[in-house]
Amino acid sequence: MPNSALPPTTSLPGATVKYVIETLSTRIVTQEYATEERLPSERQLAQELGVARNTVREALDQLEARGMIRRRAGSGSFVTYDPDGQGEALSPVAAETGPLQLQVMRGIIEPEMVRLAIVNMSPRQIEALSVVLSKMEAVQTDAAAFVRLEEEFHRLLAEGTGNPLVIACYNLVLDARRQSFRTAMYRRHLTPTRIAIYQQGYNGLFNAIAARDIEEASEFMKLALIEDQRLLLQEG
Amino acid sequence: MPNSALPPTTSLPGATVKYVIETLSTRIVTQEYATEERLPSERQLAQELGVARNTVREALDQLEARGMIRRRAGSGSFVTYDPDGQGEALSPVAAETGPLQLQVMRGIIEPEMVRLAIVNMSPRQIEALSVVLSKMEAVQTDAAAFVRLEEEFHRLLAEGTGNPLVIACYNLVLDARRQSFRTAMYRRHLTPTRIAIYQQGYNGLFNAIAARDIEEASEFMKLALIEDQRLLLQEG
DNA sequence: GCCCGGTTTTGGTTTGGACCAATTGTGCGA
DNA sequence: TCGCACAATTGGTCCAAACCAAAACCGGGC
Repeated sequence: MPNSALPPTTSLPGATVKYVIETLSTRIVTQEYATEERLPSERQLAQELGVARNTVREALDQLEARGMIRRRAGSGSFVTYDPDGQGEALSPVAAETGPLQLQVMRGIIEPEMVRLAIVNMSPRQIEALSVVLSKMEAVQTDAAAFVRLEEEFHRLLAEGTGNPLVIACYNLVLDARRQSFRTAMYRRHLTPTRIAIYQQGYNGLFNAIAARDIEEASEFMKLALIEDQRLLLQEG
Repeated sequence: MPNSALPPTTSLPGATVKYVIETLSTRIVTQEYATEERLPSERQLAQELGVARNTVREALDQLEARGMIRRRAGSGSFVTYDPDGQGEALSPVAAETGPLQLQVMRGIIEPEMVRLAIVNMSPRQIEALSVVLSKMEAVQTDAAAFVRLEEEFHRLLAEGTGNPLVIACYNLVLDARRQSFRTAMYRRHLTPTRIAIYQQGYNGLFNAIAARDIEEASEFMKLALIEDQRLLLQEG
């Protein structure tokens, strides 16, 4: 049962392309479609997701623009995204942002971002969030995978605000976060025990979001930040 | 002979969108469609050029990406290209950020930014701030000049945080703000009376900063935002 | 004169279909 | 076995149509 996402039966207008993008990008980030692998043909994807081929193409256009896939006429579409992305060029800001500075900015934007997301997210977007959440809950020991899923979760939240400025700003934050994990490597402290703690936190966060409980969700977001802070301080 | 492009009679495949782009961009550059002017509706263009509306939209997508036009649903597509080249290329995010969305993001980041700035600013940076402030207080009626000085004031505050991430994010905010003033033109409501009100606010803000009074400064920042909001709403 | 509600216009999204061009795969014949 | 032509597959382009939502427009009623 590879199709864990919502079938677009309720078919909210104007959300179909985003739904396809979120579905596919999640699959890529979670390596359901592995790096270098060929993903299903456009016609197949269209049928599986229950949308027109044009819609799939629109989504693939954007994924290609993000550099996640590469397309060759007559051949297929291939995943270029590399989770261990040693090669990608990070923004210069990310390079000069320290872990603490990152934490400060996250503390500013994330609690408010959740508030906005709760107000603006469509049921379909929440469903996409739940898909990522369930994948996070399946993680036992793979810290790297968990970190990637966390990023996807947060990215979906940012998208959920529907505010281009917020999304753009938060992309900078995510860049810095990726850089931070790469250099500081404090995910070594992400033991199975800690992963379990985080899973509990994200679960609570999601439930608050699904219940549209703004204060509760914002509070969970702050708790996660504090937990991150603790992790950060443990590292010489 | 204004139409120098191929008529699509021979209809080479894969050349139709380019043909439309070239035709329209030529008309825009030659000011056949003047700056700020509304160009024909997509349906009209499709009929005139003998192509499908989809094709016209594809072409308009790219012209919009180039920053030559701006589209508003229900209203039309307008030429933003300025032959006198004053229009520096704005970031794409700025273009798609609405005034209200800008205000939301400012509400998130500015009050916290002031807090950080107060803690981190050096006496020299505060001195720089006071210089800008005095220039602002000298303004009587020149709304444009006042807006530019406001931007400088805020930029100094962002710099004052010493946090590269915050600075980078706030640069996006400032881009959007500049764009907002360019399109919405709500600085027309910036009458001398209102300028005086703002001057008073900035004066209080600066004094709070100089006194390192965090709560007071953050409060002044919020007040300025509320005042902006009021200005925004007055614009029918 | 002004406001308010319905109507029209305009861009935005999605569908489904047709055809083209590049690539891959296959099977037949030399 | 090798090679070439044909067929199938895949992405690329374009078209026609339908419906939605935001904006603008317009006319009657106060």
